[in-house]
Amino acid sequence: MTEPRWLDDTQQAAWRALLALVNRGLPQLEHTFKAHGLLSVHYSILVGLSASADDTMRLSDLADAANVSQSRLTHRLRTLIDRNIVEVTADSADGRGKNATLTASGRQLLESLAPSHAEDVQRMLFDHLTETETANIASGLAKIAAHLCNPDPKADPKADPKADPKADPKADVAMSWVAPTTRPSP
Amino acid sequence: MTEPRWLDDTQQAAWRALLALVNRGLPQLEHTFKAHGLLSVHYSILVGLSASADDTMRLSDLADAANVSQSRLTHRLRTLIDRNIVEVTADSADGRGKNATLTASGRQLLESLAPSHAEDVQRMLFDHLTETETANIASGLAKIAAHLCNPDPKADPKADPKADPKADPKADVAMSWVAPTTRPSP
DNA sequence: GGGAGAAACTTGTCGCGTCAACCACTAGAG
DNA sequence: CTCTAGTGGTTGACGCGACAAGTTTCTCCC
Repeated sequence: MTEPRWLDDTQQAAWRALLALVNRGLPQLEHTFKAHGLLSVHYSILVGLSASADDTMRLSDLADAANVSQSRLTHRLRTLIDRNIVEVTADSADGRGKNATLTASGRQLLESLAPSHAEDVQRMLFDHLTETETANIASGLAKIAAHLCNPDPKADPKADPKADPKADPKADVAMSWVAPTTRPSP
Repeated sequence: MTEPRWLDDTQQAAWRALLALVNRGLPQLEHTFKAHGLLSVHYSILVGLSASADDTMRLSDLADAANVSQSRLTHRLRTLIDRNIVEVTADSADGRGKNATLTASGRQLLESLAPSHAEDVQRMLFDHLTETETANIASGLAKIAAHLCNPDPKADPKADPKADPKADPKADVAMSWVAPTTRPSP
């Protein structure tokens, strides 16, 4: 049993602020979605789909992109399907797979939601930060997120020589959007 | 209807990383607590109490300190009371109020949990950051958290002349810990 | 080509969090 | 003194998320 690695004052400050943000701030964002009978998960799903070239994505990829478990995706998808916001069809190539597609009204809904959501995020986060502060936070959090998205390849790269990081499609997906990328052309 | 304030690339990066952290990282922290049949909320409550001079706190203050609603506090407190981790007694001064106190075994439990939790947080967050990055994130997030804790006093300060920010006890409480402050003396 | 194992998704259960009442008590105005 | 707000806390209902099976299909190796 080695000596505990306590947080120093700066780390504590960061951690406390993060918890405050998560517990007090994020729930407020649900408001915009709840007005339409949706959750932020639903929004993440829509954003995920909309980022794909043809508004279509394999369910497992979608789950990963939206940072949710497959089970959670299935559950939340129910509402979206029932309301004709997304369609799910069997994948012809792989019999176990399914593809989710954004319907026309789904895309319309997303585009109507995006502005308010962007505004919410701006008000809660970025209105209080300078450009430099934003950049610092972005790069710091990105480092952390990177480790959460590609589960630590503990073994050194040599151990698996065919793993070329540039060629791994998962990495791109995991690090892509999850927020209003999807603005109508101006 | 004015032009939407879309996130620029840096803001998007920050926001996406935050979502990844929240949705993938934070749930992992529950592990340590779940092993003892608890949740991170419970831990926040214990830390809150332990930061008070006599391990005692008014319920409403405790809720605020732990970043939870009163109702949620009441619900989660049930377990802690049943297991003799905290005690709740009526406040003699104010008939509606109640005070929560950490029991001896409660404090012991907290101190046994703290090291693993600190380790978890280090591994997930700070091990991937330099000191400067940590400091930047801390100061940035603190600004955001500050606005979440004191609900925007929209009206200018003059409107309420007796409101001296230094004298407001709420501000201190809201900005205080929520993480292992509580290390046994070395 | 047949059988073991993994991948993709679904389903059901259970505990938590939110929300909207609700009760008890206090404070302030008249 | 009493009436009305307002504060502090609790309760129950309901929907969501995590988890642990379960089903189907693919992969791969002998």
